[in-house]
Amino acid sequence: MSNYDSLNDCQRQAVFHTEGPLLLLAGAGSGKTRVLTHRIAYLIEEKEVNPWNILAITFTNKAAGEMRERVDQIVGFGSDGVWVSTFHSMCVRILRRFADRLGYGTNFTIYDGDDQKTLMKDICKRLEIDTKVYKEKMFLAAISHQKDELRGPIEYETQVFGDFTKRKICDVYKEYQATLKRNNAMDFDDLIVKTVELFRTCPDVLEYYQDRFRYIMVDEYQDTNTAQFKLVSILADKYRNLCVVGDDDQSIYKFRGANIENILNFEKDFEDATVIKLEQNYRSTQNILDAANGVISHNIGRKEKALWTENERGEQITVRQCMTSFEEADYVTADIRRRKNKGEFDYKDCAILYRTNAQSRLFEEKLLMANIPYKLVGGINFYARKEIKDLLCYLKTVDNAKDDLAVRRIINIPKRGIGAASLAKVQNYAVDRDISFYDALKDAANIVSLGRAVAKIEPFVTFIQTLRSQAEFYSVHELLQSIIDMTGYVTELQAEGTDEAKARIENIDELISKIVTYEESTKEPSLSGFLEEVALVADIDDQDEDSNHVVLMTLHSAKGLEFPNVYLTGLEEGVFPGYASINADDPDELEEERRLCYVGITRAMKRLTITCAKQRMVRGETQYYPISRFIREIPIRLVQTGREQVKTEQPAKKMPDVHSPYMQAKKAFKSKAFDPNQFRVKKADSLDYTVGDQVRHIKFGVGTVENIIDGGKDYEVTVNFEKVGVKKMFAAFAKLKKV
DNA sequence: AGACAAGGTATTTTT
DNA sequence: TACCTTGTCT
Repeated sequence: MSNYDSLNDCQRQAVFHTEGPLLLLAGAGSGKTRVLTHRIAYLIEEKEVNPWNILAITFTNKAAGEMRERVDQIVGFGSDGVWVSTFHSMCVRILRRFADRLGYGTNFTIYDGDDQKTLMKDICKRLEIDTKVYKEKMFLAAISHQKDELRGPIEYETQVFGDFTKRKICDVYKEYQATLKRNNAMDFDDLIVKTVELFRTCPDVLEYYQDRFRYIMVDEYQDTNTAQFKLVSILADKYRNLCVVGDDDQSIYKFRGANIENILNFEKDFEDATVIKLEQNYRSTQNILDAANGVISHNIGRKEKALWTENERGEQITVRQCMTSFEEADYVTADIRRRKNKGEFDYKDCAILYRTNAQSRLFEEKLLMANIPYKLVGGINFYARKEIKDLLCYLKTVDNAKDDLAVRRIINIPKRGIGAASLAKVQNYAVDRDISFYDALKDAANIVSLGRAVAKIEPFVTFIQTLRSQAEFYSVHELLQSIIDMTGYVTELQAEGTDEAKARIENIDELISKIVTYEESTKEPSLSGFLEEVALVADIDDQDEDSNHVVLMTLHSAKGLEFPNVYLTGLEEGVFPGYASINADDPDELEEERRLCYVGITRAMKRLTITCAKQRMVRGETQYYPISRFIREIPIRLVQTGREQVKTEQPAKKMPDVHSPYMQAKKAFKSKAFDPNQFRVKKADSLDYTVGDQVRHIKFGVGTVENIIDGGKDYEVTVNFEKVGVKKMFAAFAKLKKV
């Protein structure tokens, strides 16, 4: 039995409002997941709604898992009837049943980003498109955008007119879609698009699901795109019991087609919608909340909200500017260790957040050296690793040989001496006869042009056929073991003996245990079932709650989580906000970065540390970055800069020169921190060189000054170096000497 | 056909 | 810096 008294007024109102459309505007940390779970409990316990009739949609598997757990906890018996699912897995479930209505096999495969890229490369070759001019990525992005808006190739064609590039995209789109269908495959976007298509073309199917899902809830509504919005509104059209929860300030997936307008559209599409705002924050201290509000208030296009809390004011926010990114990592590592030793925080209370995945490496290194356990979330997807994909493609091939991509991936793994030339011949044969690649392989003996290569292909086909017959009486993990044994995959890695090879073997072991777990936890385990589950999983969701480790992740993956002690790192103009968003024509790109910053700040419960570095290695080059504008947007009274130099692992190599630009900047930083005007490296009164002069740079050598811009805080000097070409740099940092 | 070297290019963010 | 593509040599 759940206790509704523990909810505040607004929350309770939201829980009790079960009939008709409801828009819940829930600020960060306002307990929205609690509301959703209590709402589900209320529907079942008080309204006697059959759990079977309830659908809760979240965005990530992580969120779905968490919600599932909490629903189970609060509802107890009978809760497993409730569908708690991501958009994508919900669609897969529906399509597995009805995809045949759209001309697909119900055993279709799902293509991930890598598969899409491979496919696109193929198509560009087929259509004789020069990928130097038109990048595969560009086509994929364009197609994905169209799908987000529910426009198929036919609909897109009407928009082409005379535009040459659009014409090309359209041709590629058509071919891409046709190939997917031929391969009996769908990409991630298709899962949504095809489900909508299914509902639009098959009223009986639609009605079935409308009747089934009489109560629908959508979490993270601000991240839905048009297609997802359409999907939900069609489903809810009959009973109109749709509850969406979102926060426009936390919309951070515009780049993926998320449409903030959906929040506004909701009130348009459902005119009778009730709107409830949740504004009390239960997560963070007053200081952290004030900082977050300070930053987000700089966004223009937002709904005004007043997030408040009854929590104590808490500690000030630490802001730390380091000289280099290495020092930044040292600082964070040392700080974590210090607080752990003091007993203030456990490792698992700490999270290090950053803008891009590439930034994780430094922290990993330092944590490793300091012997602090950590866990990296995201990054290279477990299932995207080469060794895992190889083996999965074997399983896929055994399961459904219509997936050409999988077959082609493994045909030469291990090396079977089948080269590109032979593959092309098989491919042609397959296209001519309109059969799958694998079927063409089976027919190899009849492909005259192949010649001797036939002898190499035939054993492969026999091998796969053998596996197929095994699949009937082997369990999935036995089948995989058989593949590993027969291909000598692991043996080959063992022979290699490198650390990397060992790590790969460990990953393979991990895969085997995952399969075993799957088989133990599923009623009717099957090869297809396992592959399906795997296709939609982003990263290993081993949330070993008991193990105690620091968490490293991007700001994006941090959404929806909370940590007592958060480190927000790399707050530099050019890193966060990223270079691209600063230079974008669309000012909303910067606003999205700011929302991302807001998300980051509001992850913190008790302590927040913000760090940045003056000097950072990016793509192997040292770059100089000014402090992020987001730091300046935090009211100064909330901030402490931490005067004490934290001891780092390596002793300083040399006494810093007090007159160096760094020391000057440091002085400026410490004395009058957070007056925006003081956030500057000390600008030289004048430069001893001008445009046209020859200057020498410590690393780049000699070059000619092309331009000097007085940027207010420093001179931005453009120099054309003889060896490395044109570089822009700040005078105070670059230490240019006239020659 | 496969191994290896050289050169070019890329960085947001994720289901 | 690190990966991936391309070209060359065996």
